[in-house]
Amino acid sequence: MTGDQHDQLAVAGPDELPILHVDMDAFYVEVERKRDPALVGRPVIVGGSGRRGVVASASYEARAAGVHAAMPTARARRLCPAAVVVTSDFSGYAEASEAIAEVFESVTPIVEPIALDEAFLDVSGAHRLFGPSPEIAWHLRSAVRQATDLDCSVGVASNKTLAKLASVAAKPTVQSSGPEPGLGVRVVERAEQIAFLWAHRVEALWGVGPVTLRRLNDIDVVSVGDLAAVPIERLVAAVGTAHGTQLAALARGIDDRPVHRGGIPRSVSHEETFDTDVRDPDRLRGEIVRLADAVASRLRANGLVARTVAVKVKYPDFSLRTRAQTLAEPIQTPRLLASVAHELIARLDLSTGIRLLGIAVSNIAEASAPPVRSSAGVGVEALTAPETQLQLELGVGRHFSGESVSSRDTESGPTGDAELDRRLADALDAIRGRFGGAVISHGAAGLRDGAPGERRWGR
DNA sequence: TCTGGGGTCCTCTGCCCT
DNA sequence: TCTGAGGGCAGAGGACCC
Repeated sequence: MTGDQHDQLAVAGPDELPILHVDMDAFYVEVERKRDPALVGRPVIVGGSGRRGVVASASYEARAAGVHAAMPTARARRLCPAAVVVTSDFSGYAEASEAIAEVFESVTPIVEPIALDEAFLDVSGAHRLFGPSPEIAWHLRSAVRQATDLDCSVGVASNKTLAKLASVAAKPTVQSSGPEPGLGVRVVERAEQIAFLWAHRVEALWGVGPVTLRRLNDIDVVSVGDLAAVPIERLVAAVGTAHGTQLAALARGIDDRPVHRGGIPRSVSHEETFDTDVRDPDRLRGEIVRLADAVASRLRANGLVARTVAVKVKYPDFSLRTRAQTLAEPIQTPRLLASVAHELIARLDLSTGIRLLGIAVSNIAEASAPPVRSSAGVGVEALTAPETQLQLELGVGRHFSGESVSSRDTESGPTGDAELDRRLADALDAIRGRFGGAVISHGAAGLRDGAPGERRWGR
């Protein structure tokens, strides 16, 4: 431990700075480098390699050439011709992420995952075992390194906003000469937090994206210090009530959001951008079935059901349209999901072709939990067993390829088609569990390169 | 030679019900 | 019986995050 690190430990009291933000350094790139050591020291770009792919992560060497996340891969290649482009493999990153999560949970049970490569931790209950927060931060860094051979940066502060900004300050930087190591851990003491906060540009704050930034710049707000000085009425007029009041609080260092442990997701979705715009109705029907299968698989794998189904399309001019429907009964199987999605997509104009198709479900509950009642008072009996879930008011399509729900179908009983549907989904799950996701798919979807919903640019 | 995927949250609008 | 107000919810779109 360096002298600076000891100074930090001496200043921070155990309860002063309960929040840690841990962020892995160039996570996807470093996972790829563990798999292929030949990538070490070379500029690396991880992302979609197809015609419409974008950069998911870039090594610090590639960042020095101007490459950044969300940039089209084709442009990144031009900026950094020496870079090795590796296609994303999210299952591999998820594995590393699980190992990191285990390290976090060995320190505190209050962990809020933000993404595969970052999380907030509330360590207020961990001081007796692990010491003051800065000491916990250094311990986490070395424990993550030991478990995964990967580096992370840790921010330590009194709240989430400050901890997040602190972890950014702790990260390696990119100089013209190449990557420079960062602090590793940055502690923001209470006495310095306002000065630290106000020195940041306003876009560093959570919730300030391109649109909000433009609106803030319009009222001469550039730094967080500027933001703190603006009368709240002016701020609210510029960015709206909820956003304005939240930003005003954040700019004053006020952020009382607790660290939430991960729970049931609010929504589950799967979407895909096609290599070329799709106009063919048959092709679209197949894609709907494939996407529905992907979403349903994830619901079933996590023991969840959902009541609202939405479809999303992106047109060639990048305009987006969504159509959604909330059902009286929660659903979980691919055939039901595809049926509803087919009905929704029929309400959209597809004559110009589309570049993206997505299916999302929300209103999610555990399969064993009593479902939410609709505003119309349509009651749903509590679902307590998989068999009970089959008692769906909504009927099922006649064909596995996803024919629309009809009134005649609605009259079908709790067994019959629904039972077949469940058994079919169970069988698919079992086969995929044993042989992998790519071995079987629905007839209308056809066999593709990967499992349902698996990214087609996967390894 | 364009612009991914998987999420969350907020706002606005329209509808239904009281 | 009609009408308006207001609450709650669904649906659609948008902004933002990593």
